[in-house]
Amino acid sequence: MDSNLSRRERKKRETHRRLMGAALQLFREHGYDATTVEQIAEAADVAKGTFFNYFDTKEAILPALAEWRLRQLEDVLMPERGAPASPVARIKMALCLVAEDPLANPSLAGRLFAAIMPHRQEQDVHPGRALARLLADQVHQAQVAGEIRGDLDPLYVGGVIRTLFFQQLLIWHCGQCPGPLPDLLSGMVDLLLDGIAGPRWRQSS
Amino acid sequence: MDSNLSRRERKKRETHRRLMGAALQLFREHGYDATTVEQIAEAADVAKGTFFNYFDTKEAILPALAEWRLRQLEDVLMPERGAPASPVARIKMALCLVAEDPLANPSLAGRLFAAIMPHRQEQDVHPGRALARLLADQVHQAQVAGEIRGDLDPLYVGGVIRTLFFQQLLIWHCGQCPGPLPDLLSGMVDLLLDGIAGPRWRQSS
DNA sequence: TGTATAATATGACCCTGGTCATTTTTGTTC
DNA sequence: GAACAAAAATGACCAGGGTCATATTATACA
Repeated sequence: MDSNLSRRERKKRETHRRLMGAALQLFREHGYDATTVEQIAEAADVAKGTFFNYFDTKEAILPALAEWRLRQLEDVLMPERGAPASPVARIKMALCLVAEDPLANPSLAGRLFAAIMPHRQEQDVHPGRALARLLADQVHQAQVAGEIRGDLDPLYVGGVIRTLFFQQLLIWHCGQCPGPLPDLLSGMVDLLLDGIAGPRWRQSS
Repeated sequence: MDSNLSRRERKKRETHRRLMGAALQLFREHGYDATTVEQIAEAADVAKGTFFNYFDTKEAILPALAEWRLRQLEDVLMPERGAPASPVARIKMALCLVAEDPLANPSLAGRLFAAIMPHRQEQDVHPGRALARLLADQVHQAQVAGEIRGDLDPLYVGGVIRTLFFQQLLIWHCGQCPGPLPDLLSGMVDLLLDGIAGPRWRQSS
């Protein structure tokens, strides 16, 4: 598959991959802040400037890493692969799996979240929407199955779930939050499903 | 009120206020990134090092600014002051008002959000939960009024609303999102109230 | 193979956030 | 008010993110 690419393209992808691998390892080992761009570049055997030919900023490597890790998740979510038949259950499963990834550790998750959020005017389709899209896909399937209202934009709902996922993850990690993380995440999804309306709201609306 | 404070305390508060004022003005004028700590210190007529006697980091001034601005909002939310009688309507109103604040502009909102989110282990009660607490207060009133389920922790729900508020704000600001922002925010609250469950989920759960 | 052109790599350099030893100010005690 | 202690201000300094002019490498074409 790579053979019909030019040598240039092959080298480029190779360097890209080496940078990501080096970054992931160093982040895991020393955390985000304690890892310098120079160290990443060094470990990938390129000069510091080269790093910035591949990523606009130090933070920009995080969404790329996230997308990389997420691709492996996609086929685990197939019902044929043993995933639950219920789309909502699959959503919960996906969140639990993501939460277990080394990228979801306290030091990185916050940075990743910040990097994913559209700080500034994003021109084109920005990366880091990988999780939102993966979730949107499951949301769509849940809509077909009737587990989620059909009148909502799947990508919108996917974005909401992703955002709340990060919030819960961060709260659980460094706030003091009772119980295991999977329960917290599952409860969050249930809350979103059932809504927060009380009796007087439901009857009036 | 200040007269029974020592001169030291008075000067300290005065400097604190000057730093915040200078920062707000410069951020408004040039944006967050284009404003340096030295400029803020200069405008507040202190040395750069002094800034860091008052705020741990450049970002740390944002939650302080937010809290400052938010205090004015609190009494506008009193029903006696003309605010809606329905707590849920007051929540929506609060979000719209916050969205209009200069701090909620695209350049700052993202940074503020990132600063508010617990990146790392926060030891004590961290600042920047001001909005979550304000919302939690309204949520509690909504629970008393029966508009929101009584079995939920108000602070939890307040945190959820705050997080989704920022998400919507950022999406609307720099994504392309149809319609006026107040409608988007109101719709977001309604979604949270009604839940996203479809017919098959409701009957099965 | 030689040459021109575009893509990529490089590291010296700059800027700014953040630190810290030192100085200045304030409060206290005699 | 002199002497001392505690608090606060200061700016030289450092580290690391990010830039850019230049050097190197790959491709195209004769």
